Amino acid sequence: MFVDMPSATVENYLKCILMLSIECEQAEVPMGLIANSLGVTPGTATSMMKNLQREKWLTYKSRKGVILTVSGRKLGMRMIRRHRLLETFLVETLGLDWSEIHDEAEELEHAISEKVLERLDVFLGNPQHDPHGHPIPTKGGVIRKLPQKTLLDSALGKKVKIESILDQGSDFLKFAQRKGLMPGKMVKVIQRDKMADSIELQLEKMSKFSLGFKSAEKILVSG
Amino acid sequence: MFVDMPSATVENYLKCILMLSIECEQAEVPMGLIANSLGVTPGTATSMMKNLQREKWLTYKSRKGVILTVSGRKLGMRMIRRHRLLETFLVETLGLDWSEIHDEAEELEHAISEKVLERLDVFLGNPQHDPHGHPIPTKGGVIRKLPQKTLLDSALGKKVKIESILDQGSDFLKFAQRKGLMPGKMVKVIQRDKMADSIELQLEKMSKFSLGFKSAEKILVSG
DNA sequence: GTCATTAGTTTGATTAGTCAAAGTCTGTAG
DNA sequence: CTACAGACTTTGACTAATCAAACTAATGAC
Repeated sequence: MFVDMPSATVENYLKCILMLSIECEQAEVPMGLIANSLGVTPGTATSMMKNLQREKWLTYKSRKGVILTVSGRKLGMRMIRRHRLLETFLVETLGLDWSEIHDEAEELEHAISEKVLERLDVFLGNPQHDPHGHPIPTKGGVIRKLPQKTLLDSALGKKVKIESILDQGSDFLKFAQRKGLMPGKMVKVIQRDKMADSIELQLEKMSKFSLGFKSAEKILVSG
Repeated sequence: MFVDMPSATVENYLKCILMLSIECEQAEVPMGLIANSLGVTPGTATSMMKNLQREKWLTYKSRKGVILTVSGRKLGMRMIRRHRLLETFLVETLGLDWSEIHDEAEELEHAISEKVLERLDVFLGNPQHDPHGHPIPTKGGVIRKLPQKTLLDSALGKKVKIESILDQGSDFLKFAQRKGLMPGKMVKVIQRDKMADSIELQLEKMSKFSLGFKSAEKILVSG
């Protein structure tokens, strides 16, 4: 029945490669990024790529990088779906804190079956995005594209809607939550100071505060 | 922070040993039972016991068997708690079938953190037993004892309450569910035929049916 | 064009968990 | 008391995933 389920490790590599390939918008994902983002040595990444190629999850060109096959992309997408649905469940249903769900979901996503996941999806009312505003791929593997505009590019004085927070780290998320920088909220850039490397913000009914350029780039907005 | 989390394998061995030791009511659990119930070869079990002893989960006496230490018992109990809470969640919240939840929970129990588990417990309203009627250990590791009486020992004509179904296999569970043999239901033994190796049952508002001795022993009752 | 820097690859070793098969106890039947 | 069956242990081998460290290719500075 259950012939040859991919290991949690394989699932992690494929999810990671898929996310990197979406992020960089380049055909080939280089070793360095993969090793770095999974926290393994470059040698480990290289040898793993050969295994993944042998099992038809991707194609690997030495010193160039890897490209997912159709089945690799499918599995990677399935992992993103699992991760984001689980994050949504942890926040919506169990009331966990916005900043502490990533690692929990990271574990659970390898243990949950398709059957349970689809039940969960129904239970949650087919959510379109996770608590951080990241789009949840459909069962068929289709994912909505995020807007490319960040708080950094937002016109001065224009009210825009926060769509998504790109940082996964719990420190930044805690900060963002405290300041009210959450998907759905409206925000206005009051000032932008290139020398000081910072912008000043105004959220509805909240006091102004400022944000460094680096942080501002992590907030995707629309409108 | 997360020094030395026990692996899923370790968790499985300890849960299994604890369940066997509760079942057999003997101090030492022999290798054979362990190997058999985990589906590994005897050699694997033996070598694993040495590792588990080295890490202070149990004490191992060659050709005698093993006894859990306090921490081994604690972890085993924690795994039973996780398993049964997850089973409850899968049935109560997601509406999965009674017979298909065991394997799902078997995977999830290694991935769920204590924090999420306790949230789940609250969400479910601190259930005292899982859908099969098995008691759920408390957070502190205390477990209610099941009654020892089975349908086989039940006096003829006396109405008794079903407490628990001992078989984990999905085939028997499907059958039991179809016949209405579920925890909480009242049932009466009408006849017992030693030669035919079977008993005849009457459930409330349902037609009579008969059950072999072996199956009757899997149904725990009280009252 | 040469050479240093950086990125990527190879190699050899390690750990956890497993099996098959050979070897060793141990208790019971005669 | 002996021998044999069954339970248990040992041994040697294998796989997946990893690292450290030595090596090699590509890129860019001059």
